[in-house]
Amino acid sequence: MMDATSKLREHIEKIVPLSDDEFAFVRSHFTIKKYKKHQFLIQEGDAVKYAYFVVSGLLKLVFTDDMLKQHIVSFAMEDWWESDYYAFYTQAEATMALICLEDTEVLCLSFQDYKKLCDGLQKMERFFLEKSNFGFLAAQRRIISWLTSGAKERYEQLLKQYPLLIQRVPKSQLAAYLGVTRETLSRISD
Amino acid sequence: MMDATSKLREHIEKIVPLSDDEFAFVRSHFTIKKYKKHQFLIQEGDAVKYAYFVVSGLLKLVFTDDMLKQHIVSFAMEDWWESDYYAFYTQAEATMALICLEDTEVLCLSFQDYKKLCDGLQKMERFFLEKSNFGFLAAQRRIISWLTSGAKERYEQLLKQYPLLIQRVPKSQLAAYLGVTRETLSRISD
DNA sequence: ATTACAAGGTGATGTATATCACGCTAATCG
DNA sequence: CGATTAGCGTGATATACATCACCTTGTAAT
Repeated sequence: MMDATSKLREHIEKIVPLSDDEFAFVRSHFTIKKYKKHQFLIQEGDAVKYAYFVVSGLLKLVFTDDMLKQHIVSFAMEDWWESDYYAFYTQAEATMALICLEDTEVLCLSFQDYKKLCDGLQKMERFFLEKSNFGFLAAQRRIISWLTSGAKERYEQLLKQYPLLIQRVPKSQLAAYLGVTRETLSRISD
Repeated sequence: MMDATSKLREHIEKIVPLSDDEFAFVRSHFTIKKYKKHQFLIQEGDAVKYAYFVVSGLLKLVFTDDMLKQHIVSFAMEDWWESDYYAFYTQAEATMALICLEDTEVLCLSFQDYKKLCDGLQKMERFFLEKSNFGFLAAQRRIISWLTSGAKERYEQLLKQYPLLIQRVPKSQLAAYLGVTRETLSRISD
């Protein structure tokens, strides 16, 4: 198993190569934390102090509607970044919760350190730009999937796109991500 | 009416201030084009040469499914950026069409010039990072709207968020954006 | 002026998905 | 260990939305 620091470096260097000094600078902006299954990294109403890089484990980003129904906005597994980004960027209160589906180890980046990183090392701004572009494209793909497909096809597309994720997430949680009830998912996933 | 160059400068300076020299450098990477209602800026299967900044007019980004049904992935009006971004970033063939809903004037930025702009002027990389972050958040809001709401509520949220857009777009086109039929939209929009 | 088409509305009916109710099994925890 | 809960499946019924067919009105083109 690779340590958290090496994972982060390898992850970043998929996009921008870094010298040892540069990476030491990057590394100094992160703190490491460990959480157990069912723990909250962010609760609705909290200030959102960090964006998280997932070293190991699995998270869900949850939006709870006025009827108290929980919807999964996204999952985040190893090598993914996650937060309530609106609240993170604007330093507002969280409207979503970030919760462990498994024991999870994360590297935490505060908004101040995020800005320092972008200002101090142009490569990191490039890195975050690429990540943001990719996140946008993924969200747009999901919207197109919704526009064009019914529940069964959306489930099959999810299977195809994230086969590893599906094996680790209970079907009830996949249903909450797909926007159908667990009963419907049960009936269509044969 | 403001000219295209001033519009672009004002738009960028909402995020990063520029000196006259800096803006001249930025400006030199764009070309201007005008299109009539119903014209295509991008056709499915084309190479995607440009990302577009809309100076005036209104565009729709259209995905056509295998049953030839047309779905509107997004609209773009004054001060919005639009393209088939996946194809733009990867220099692949377009999977979507970009079409005028009104006579439209755009500033065109090629992928090469996009990279030159980011490399040559760090402020512009910052600008695109902010735009990309904002685009991601908007897409995520739309996903949450879909997870939590039925057609009527989604329509009302759209009305509330983009009141100006709604007045300029035929309801059949709004329906294709909301992911319902024009008949259903007609029945719920009383 | 006439035609043709775009935009919108509405009734009748079909289909996908939600809801409610219940049972089964296997993991988790005191 | 026994008790409790999470995860999953399934029938009966309700609801939201799609589909098909048709009509009206305004507007652009000839």
